[in-house]
Amino acid sequence: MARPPRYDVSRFLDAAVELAAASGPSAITMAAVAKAVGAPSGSVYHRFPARAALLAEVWLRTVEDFQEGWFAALGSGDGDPRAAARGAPRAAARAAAVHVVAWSRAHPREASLLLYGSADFARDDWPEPGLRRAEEGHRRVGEAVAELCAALGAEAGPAADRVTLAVIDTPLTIVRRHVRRGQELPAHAEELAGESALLLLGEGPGV
Amino acid sequence: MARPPRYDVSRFLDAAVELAAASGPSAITMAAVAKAVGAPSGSVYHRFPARAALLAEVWLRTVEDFQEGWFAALGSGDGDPRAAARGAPRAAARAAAVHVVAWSRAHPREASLLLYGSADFARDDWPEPGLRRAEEGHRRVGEAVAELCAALGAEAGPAADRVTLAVIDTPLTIVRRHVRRGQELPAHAEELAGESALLLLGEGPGV
DNA sequence: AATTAAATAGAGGGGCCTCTCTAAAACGGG
DNA sequence: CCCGTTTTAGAGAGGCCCCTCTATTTAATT
Repeated sequence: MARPPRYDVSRFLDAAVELAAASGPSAITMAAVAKAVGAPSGSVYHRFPARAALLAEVWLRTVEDFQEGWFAALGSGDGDPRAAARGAPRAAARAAAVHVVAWSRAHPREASLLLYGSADFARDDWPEPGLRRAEEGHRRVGEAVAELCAALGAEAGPAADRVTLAVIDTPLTIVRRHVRRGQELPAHAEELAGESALLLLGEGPGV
Repeated sequence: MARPPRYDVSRFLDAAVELAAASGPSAITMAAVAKAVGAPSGSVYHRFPARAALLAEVWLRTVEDFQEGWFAALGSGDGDPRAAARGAPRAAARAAAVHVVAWSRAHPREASLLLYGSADFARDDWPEPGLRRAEEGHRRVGEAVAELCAALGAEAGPAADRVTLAVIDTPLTIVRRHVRRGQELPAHAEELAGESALLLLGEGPGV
């Protein structure tokens, strides 16, 4: 009972990713996205009530895709992160760190987005649901880190910020150096991230 | 034999730093800088032929100030980095990593600039001299890392990218997490950076 | 065939931004 | 006191961007 859509939402988002990867988040203008897709600007506003809503969706779609794989990697193959984290927490940490690099290698344009912050995607102007999604993702990551933290050492384990550094921030910064200048990641980047994670977590009694 | 200047170049640069720290590099507009200083836009263009030249100067002044202290820290107090690096390379590496955090704590606004890349400061449009200054700084850092690398282990020392990760990238990413959300650095950030650097360099025979 | 909802299509207003251009002001030297 | 130079001062042209608004098209339903 209605005209079928001609432009899919994801096409606009894909175009936005491309633009941001090439020239930064500020290059995501409604006009540029419309032009890249071949649609009039009105069609973009039909999907997104404002530029901030488009930016929010671009950011959230990317981050959530990244996190999904990260959680899976932390769970080391099977479906339950807790079991794996308990069984071999250091191996799980290593797998998570490696995943950050592997995902970036597989999605170089999306990785380049991730190296910015949500603030660069106009987070201050996001609609409420977007803020909630971001908050939720943040919470789940914090939870996973806390669990890993506990699994690594009941008493004398490393603090949460140290674990975050090992399994997220350092792998990301390994990626940053190369992605920022448009270069491919070197072949041993995954290995460097994994080893660095283990080193940062200390040579403790983990496994 | 000429009218004395009323606005100093550094006042414009300071205003630009403030703007970028608050809202990102794109907030550095000629109009905004002029307004912040209380000058007409013409006066800004009298100092900087184009926006790209202003952005280049903001970036380079910040990076060069950062690097100066970093070289000094790597030299561990005295004037000659090589001697110190030879004498106690691991201590020098630790000092350099700590300096990254300490400098960021002392200059939070400038640190927030450093977390972007030169590309976000319109590097593609920089005038030639700016590009040369950037190149020179990059070269000197690479040299220092190579020296440190050699001092750490004549044969089996860690590779250059590993050393860079330890003494620059990881400290910076510790800073990033907090600066990006406008929070102060926690008290133990320097210690975390220093220890992480040592861990990443391995518990080798350094000292 | 008529109706209706969803979507495309694109012109244009208002605003900000970069940069140019002309005029005036402020100083030191002759 | 006047001249030359540097700098301030500010208006405004041109361009891009965000967003609004009004048609018009399209297809399923009645």
